[in-house]
Amino acid sequence: MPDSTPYSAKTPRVRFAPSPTGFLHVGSARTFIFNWLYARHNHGSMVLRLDDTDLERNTEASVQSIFEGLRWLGLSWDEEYRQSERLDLHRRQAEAIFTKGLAYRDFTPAHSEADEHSSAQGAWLFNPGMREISREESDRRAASGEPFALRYRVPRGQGRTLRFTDAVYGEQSKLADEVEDFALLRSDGMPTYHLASCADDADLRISHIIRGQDHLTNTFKHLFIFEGLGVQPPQFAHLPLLVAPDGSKLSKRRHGPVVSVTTYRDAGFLPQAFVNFLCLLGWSPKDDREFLTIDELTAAFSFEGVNRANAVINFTEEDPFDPKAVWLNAEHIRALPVDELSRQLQPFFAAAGLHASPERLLAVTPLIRERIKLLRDAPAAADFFFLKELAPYDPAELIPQKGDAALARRVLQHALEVLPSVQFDHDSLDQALRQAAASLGLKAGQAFQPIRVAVCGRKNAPPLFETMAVLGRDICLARIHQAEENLQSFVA
RNA sequence: GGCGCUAUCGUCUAGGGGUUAGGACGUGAGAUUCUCAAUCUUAAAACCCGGGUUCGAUUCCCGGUAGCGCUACCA
Repeated sequence: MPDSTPYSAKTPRVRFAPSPTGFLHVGSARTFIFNWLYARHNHGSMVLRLDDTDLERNTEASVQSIFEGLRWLGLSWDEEYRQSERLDLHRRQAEAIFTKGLAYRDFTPAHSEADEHSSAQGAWLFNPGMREISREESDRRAASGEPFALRYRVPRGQGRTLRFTDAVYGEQSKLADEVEDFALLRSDGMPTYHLASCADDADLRISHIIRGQDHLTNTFKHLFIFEGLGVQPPQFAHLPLLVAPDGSKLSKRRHGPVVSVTTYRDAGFLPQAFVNFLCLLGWSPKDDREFLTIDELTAAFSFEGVNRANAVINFTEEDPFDPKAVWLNAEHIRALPVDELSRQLQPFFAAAGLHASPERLLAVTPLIRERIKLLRDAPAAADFFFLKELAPYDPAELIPQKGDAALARRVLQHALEVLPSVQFDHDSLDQALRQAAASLGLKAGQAFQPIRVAVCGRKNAPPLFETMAVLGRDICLARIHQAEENLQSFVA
């Protein structure tokens, strides 16, 4: 085999090969990420290949959606291909396998869904009579226009065992006699997934195939194809599957948008947090780290860390996001420099219909960054910084726990007296308002609630002094004044 | 049905012939604080079942069970 192992074992070439039949889903994203991490960790290269040989189900919208998802992840690839543009290669390779006598034409009409040959007794291995058709008869029938599928002629009755070593699952073996004569070409001349995938992997000199565990047993067929092609098969690494809480495979149809990458993006996940989360599903750095940056993940990644059991991604009808993903996102939000976070937040305010100037948002960001878990939480947490008029609130909120309306009014009135002459920075406000509380004979907590609600329109808000400093004197005075009036009419 | 893969707290996982079976999320309690968060402390929470090997198995082996995958002219 002179041209086997055409690649250098030193620099891996990996590929991510999605088929564009829907949006990019989280399982695919994780496969992509693991490929990327392996390539980058080993200074290899990464190929993106669209496996679009299923004309019936492929859509351009889906292609765009996959790119959209991948771009958001921010992990780049080095080369890009579409299988639909490589059909000549696939047919040539099928032809080559056929010429070597390793495949045969099967003139049996394609099965309909209703046909159940496998569910009966024993597995289907081939269509009787078709393997043995002579080359002459086969050529004659093909020439006459009779449609056929091209099948691999799996060697039978030789007691042959197929073997490969999976980087994750270890030694794998299977009797050749148990592998069915799988199709290489469909009767419409299109290559099947198995053929197209292997022909391209060989042609693109892929060194490591890293993909979902659902392909583990298909690998034996692929071994035959590589053999038929006369090349050394690549290394294989199968990844455990991501499954729904009930253990079923994640499906676009059954689980809907919760399995789409763009759903995470739109909810305000940081891509690095999303990547971090996905990596922890089925892989572990084995040193108790949970929060890892992309660089740390790259440095730590290896197949030894990959688990073999399927991983449940925890979501419910009410809460589409795994709590750990949300927690990690909050961690990554807090790890982001304030100006960067502020920039990331900007579009979410725009989407919420709030006009947040970059300067103002920059000042507000440190006040909310420990209070949000998703970027989309920000507008609700900080709306009062950007609203001219506070949304109406219940004046009863102004009244502290152990107090009454009269007390709340006294606090507000006192604040109105004091604030005009106070500098609006944290320390000055701190001093002035604590003094005010003391002079009224109140505890800080009691005195601050009316002011907080007056200024923010709600009980739960960022720390009072910073908040007031950012809002500025005019707005604070106006809102406190307004609150005082509200309370007046509330009491009356 | 056949073949293959898998099995540690609710979830993600570490570990491994003798351990108080570790960490994280989530949950409960407490501390701190001007509220909410954040932070800190703390509690509850797991080795699928049966046999074997062994002085000793959760760990190794076999069987069972369960889950998943493949069994298509889908990928």
